[in-house]
Amino acid sequence: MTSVDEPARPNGRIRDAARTQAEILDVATQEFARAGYDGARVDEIAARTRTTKRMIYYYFGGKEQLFTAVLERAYGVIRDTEQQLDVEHLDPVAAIRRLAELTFDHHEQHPDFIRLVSIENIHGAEHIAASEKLGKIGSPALDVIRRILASGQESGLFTADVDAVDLHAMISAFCFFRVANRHTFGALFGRDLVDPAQREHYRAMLGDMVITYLTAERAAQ
Amino acid sequence: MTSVDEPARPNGRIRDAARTQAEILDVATQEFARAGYDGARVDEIAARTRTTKRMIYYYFGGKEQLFTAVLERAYGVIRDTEQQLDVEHLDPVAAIRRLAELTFDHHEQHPDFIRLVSIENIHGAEHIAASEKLGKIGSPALDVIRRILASGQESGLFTADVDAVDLHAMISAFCFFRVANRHTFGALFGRDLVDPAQREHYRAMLGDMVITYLTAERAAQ
DNA sequence: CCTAATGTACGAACCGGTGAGTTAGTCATA
DNA sequence: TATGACTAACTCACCGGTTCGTACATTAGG
Repeated sequence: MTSVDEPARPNGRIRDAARTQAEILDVATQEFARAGYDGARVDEIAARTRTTKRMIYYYFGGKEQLFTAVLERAYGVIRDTEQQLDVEHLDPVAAIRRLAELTFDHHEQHPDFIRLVSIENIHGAEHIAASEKLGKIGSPALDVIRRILASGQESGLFTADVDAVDLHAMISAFCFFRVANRHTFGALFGRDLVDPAQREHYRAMLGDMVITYLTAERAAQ
Repeated sequence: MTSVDEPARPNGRIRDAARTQAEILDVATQEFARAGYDGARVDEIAARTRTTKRMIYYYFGGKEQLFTAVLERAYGVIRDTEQQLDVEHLDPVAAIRRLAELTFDHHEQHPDFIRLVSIENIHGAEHIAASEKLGKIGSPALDVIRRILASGQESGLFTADVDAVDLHAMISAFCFFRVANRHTFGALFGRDLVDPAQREHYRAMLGDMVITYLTAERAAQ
């Protein structure tokens, strides 16, 4: 019979640098998201991988660099997802609503990423600042917003003076808050913002909010 | 000449339990907001007060309870501020806008509080759950919203199906995100959401967003 | 004189990090 | 294809500083 404690080796290799590093990053992502930067334990990350703490230092250098690597990969996933956005065949109103909905979905599907961003903000975004990759990662979603907005403004559908970065902030704020602050909000107001039964309600609310803001005639300034 | 290292004793008392506790809470608020729960150091808090670590344990019991006490006081300040809200003499549209602006101002003026809330969410709001005070603290602002909303809906100014808690979430999301995520947002998009020169712009944006959402005629559902 | 308030000193576990040695995989060469 | 040299990948054992928490002594003040 086959030994029970012999670990599975999916690709047949006992030594596999890429797989070991990926496994460390997976577990580290969970651990940092669970407990925050200082609350996370390097020993705990090591214990939950098939490798040892020594390897974490071998590949990443230290806890700080490991967290940076976790952030880099998490932001990379976001960018890759955003690059597959396909909304520009829609009319501007439908395109913006769809983009908001996809942003909404993405936040809901990646609570660990939201937590990492919260944690990084607690630390003043110092790891992003220290990362070469993250400095020039860009935002495909922002480019999409920029183009839709220009098109909608040109055709007179949208209010003229709305900025793409501001609109992105508005959409992100709603999506982010709903996930990031669900615990305190739930405890204080007795309402779970991530209750599946309320999902469609909040998704529609976001779309309505953005579209009414974009299409309203604003008082002359 | 007077000894330089003799600390000032403003009220003449050397032993003053209330002042000692308040001083511990002040410093602990800064330290927890600076570094997060696990990043905060009890020794550091003690060093920055005129008392010793022993007194922190004497009065609060431990680090966990100290953080809970910090949260309780911070939320208490919010509630007291909200209780002084005076917007209901305005017409519903102006009242909601004014309320949103005051929420905006309050978030901007209390970044430490925002950080504490972020930290508490990282930890699943477990300290709020453990606190008797915080369970029943209520929210005067929410009561105000509820009344203005009802009045505006009755007079047909506001869309009928908007809920007070949802509106409060919408306003808070914008205000919270702007302060809480300013570091990552700034690093990634090169825009400081808390730049004083942009303050009026974002304040107006929030008001416009809320009012256009509330007064739009929504498509029949 | 009694007790709440405070100071001192220290313990014990924890935790990030490392020194030193070992093995698996690869590749050049005969 | 057999072999031996070489390096990346990995294991094991350990260290030293840090950090929460506390036992015990002391003092201010009513």
